Amino acid sequence: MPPDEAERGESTVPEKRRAQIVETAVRLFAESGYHQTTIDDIAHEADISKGLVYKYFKDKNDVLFFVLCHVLAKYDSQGVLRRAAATGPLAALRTLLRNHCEVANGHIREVLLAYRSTKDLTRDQQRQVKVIESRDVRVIKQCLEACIHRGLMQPVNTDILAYQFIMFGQTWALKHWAYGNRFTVDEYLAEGEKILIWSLLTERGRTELETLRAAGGE
Amino acid sequence: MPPDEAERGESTVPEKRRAQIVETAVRLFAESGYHQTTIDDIAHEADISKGLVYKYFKDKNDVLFFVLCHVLAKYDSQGVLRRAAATGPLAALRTLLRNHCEVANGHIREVLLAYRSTKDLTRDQQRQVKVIESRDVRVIKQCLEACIHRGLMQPVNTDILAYQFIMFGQTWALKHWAYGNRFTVDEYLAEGEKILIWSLLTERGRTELETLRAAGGE
Amino acid sequence: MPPDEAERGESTVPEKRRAQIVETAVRLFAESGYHQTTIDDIAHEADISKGLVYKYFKDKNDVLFFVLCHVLAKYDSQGVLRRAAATGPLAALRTLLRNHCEVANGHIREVLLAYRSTKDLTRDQQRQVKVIESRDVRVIKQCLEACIHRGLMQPVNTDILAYQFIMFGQTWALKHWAYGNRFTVDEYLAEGEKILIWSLLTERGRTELETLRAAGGE
Amino acid sequence: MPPDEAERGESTVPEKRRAQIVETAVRLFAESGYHQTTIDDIAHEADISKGLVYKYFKDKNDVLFFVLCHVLAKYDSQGVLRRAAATGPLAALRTLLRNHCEVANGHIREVLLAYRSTKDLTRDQQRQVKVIESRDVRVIKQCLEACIHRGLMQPVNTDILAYQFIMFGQTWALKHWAYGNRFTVDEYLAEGEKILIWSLLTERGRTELETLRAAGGE
DNA sequence: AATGAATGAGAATTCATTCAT
DNA sequence: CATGAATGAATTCTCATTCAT
Repeated sequence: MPPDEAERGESTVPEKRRAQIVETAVRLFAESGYHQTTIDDIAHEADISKGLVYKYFKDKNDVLFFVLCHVLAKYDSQGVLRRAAATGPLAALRTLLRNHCEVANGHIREVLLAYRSTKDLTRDQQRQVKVIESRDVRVIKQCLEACIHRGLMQPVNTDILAYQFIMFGQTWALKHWAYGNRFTVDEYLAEGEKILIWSLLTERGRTELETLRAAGGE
Repeated sequence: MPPDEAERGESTVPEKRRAQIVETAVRLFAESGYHQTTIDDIAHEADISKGLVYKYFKDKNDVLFFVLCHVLAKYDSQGVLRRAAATGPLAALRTLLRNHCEVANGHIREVLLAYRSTKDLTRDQQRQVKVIESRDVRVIKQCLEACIHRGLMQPVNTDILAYQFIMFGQTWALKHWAYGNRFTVDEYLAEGEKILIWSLLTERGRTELETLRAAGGE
Repeated sequence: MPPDEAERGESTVPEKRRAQIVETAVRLFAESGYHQTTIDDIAHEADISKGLVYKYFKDKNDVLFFVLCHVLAKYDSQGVLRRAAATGPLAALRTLLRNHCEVANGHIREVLLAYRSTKDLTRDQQRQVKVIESRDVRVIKQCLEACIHRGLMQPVNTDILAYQFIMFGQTWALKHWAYGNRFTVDEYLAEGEKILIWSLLTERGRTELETLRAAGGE
Repeated sequence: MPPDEAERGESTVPEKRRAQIVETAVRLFAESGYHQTTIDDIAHEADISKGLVYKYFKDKNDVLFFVLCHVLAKYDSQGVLRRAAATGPLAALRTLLRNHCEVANGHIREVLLAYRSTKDLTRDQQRQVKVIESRDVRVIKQCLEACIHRGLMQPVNTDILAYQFIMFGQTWALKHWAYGNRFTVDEYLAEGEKILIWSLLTERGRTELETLRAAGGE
């Protein structure tokens, strides 16, 4: 049961505890890694006792699972998609790419954590995490298909390209040690738009993109 | 002392031992992860005693370091670059992309291992590993710059694009659980050429690419 | 303060709670053992809170003590002795043996529990439990002595034989895994009468036993 | 793989370690019980490290299993049976009863341990332990049947009586707190012979028993 | 009277590392 | 060179017990 954290405001006491523990764990796992962080560390940092962690989570692995769900929940693709109805698929695509870069930029260590630690989940938990990521990909894919269908983008394999969108954001986090000081996220994002959007657009698509940019105040 | 494995033929006995241990460790780490694999496991699988591992490696971490170096050494960018002198930068670029995809495809678990375990290295070892990857990026970057300089490719941030080349191959491994059954590496590679090369080429570049493809027997 | 449960009818609320907890604990301890059963288990099964258990019992050990007392109280030797005045010691002896077998048969797991867990009591509690068992033995011993005194039974060490009576019933429970499917309690009891009573009787005793059996409708 | 400890002389180093650990564990378990004894206690008493225990035993439960096997192996029924061929079943029966009483007397706490701790074994280990005890019962049963067949003993249910033989010895240990100071094992044994052997013999059986006693120097 | 959240001492178990042979 | 027995620090997880509400 992965938490649908968007829904609630941590109203109940148990939920507040869970959140407290997960947030502490996210930080510690991100800083030092899953194996290097002990339950003791988490309890100590969260100012609770070791035993209490086990009241809210089955075991250390369960904590990791919720931590990774928490991290993945940062991407609000569903919201983007909802708004895409109004703005059109090309604008949605830009927003999605920006979204992914911004989330990655704000959670560099968490992205790294996700890459490092998925294998430490149980088979079943891994499956659930993948389901969440797949939802994301599907949203991007739908936008791409809409763009192609409307003649804005040249035909491409949308499965593959959708993952490149995902990866472009995550690459910012994964290769941050190399990028970090050479340019900003905004420059990175602009380049991403060029490579993954602009250069694949048709003439009509490019015209529309110009309009969007003008409207966006760029 | 990172091993420059291209140089030697494992002639000395100690070198053969090292290789034997590293290769076993690569397999076990890739299968089960660094932390899940014990020195016992490695020794047992390599048909030697636990103590002997410590004759050739300072500690378990040291084994991991050599394992990751071994994995990274699979990419033979230097060779590609050498040959690029003859074929031109655009052909080299294609070869590099193919190379990365093929290596990733042949070493999916090893790529995953590298992502999972770099953080387990010491600060200094991490630096060394990054140096190796940086060499790779630089090669790609040089090719890109050559292409742009010769008017084959539109101007782009070569730092960023170079990493996209690297990541495109690694993405095949990282997202293999999703791609795996939907298309082959060759289809994936073709799409990569379209996104990362073709669509960024100038008219002149596209013409040259056609020529290359024709010569390549496609 | 071992409860003399024969006296009261659990009239007061506290007493009802105690009984409720003890009965639940008897079942759980018997099923899974003292150490394997947690206070949580007991509270949960008794539909009360963990904390309440500590209102009625000093600690987990105290629960065990009352549980074992409860189990031992199943043997109503006192009643048998009272009635023995009318029926004579030989009939009482038969009743006692039957009684022990029947109780054991109806409470196999509880008998096993008593054997497993007495050592987990405090020194003092152990003493009290032994006192209860000793009362039982004394009753049998008195019957045996009466029989011998009246010339119904050959002289034997009544201490030793009395314990054989006790053990004969408990053996049914202790070795039930072996006996279980081979014969019924009644067959077992009949054999016990032969070994522990009949074969030790004098001629006069045997004559009287025949009379009792005839009267008993056998 | 229950150890057939009669066979070997603890020649190999590992076997000596196992024996050392088992013997320490027998003592500690017998003194304080299985759950009260920690692996640390065992290691400390055996003058080895905690970790080493796990080199020789899978887990704490495994130690218990070998401990109980060790305890059960004390009864040398097989040997008795072998010698019974020469002495006849009645003499064997007496020896068996004596044997059981003596072993019980020499290992009071171990007998208690067996009763307390069998339930802590895995289902499968329990089965194996029962198999060992069953072998013992079968030996007694065969002697009883031989006695009856030769007209030395009255017909009885040999299954039930055989277990009474077993239990008679164990009762000495189980009820030692009550018997202990009142009479010696020898007195206890003499009474056992009277109840479980003499009183069930035929005239011929009693005559033979007298002969045996005379020969035995009593 | 009743609750159940919180505690923390304690136990089992693992495994990298050492070292005598 | 090679072994593998031995170590013990480190960690996870459990659960009896307390106590504020």
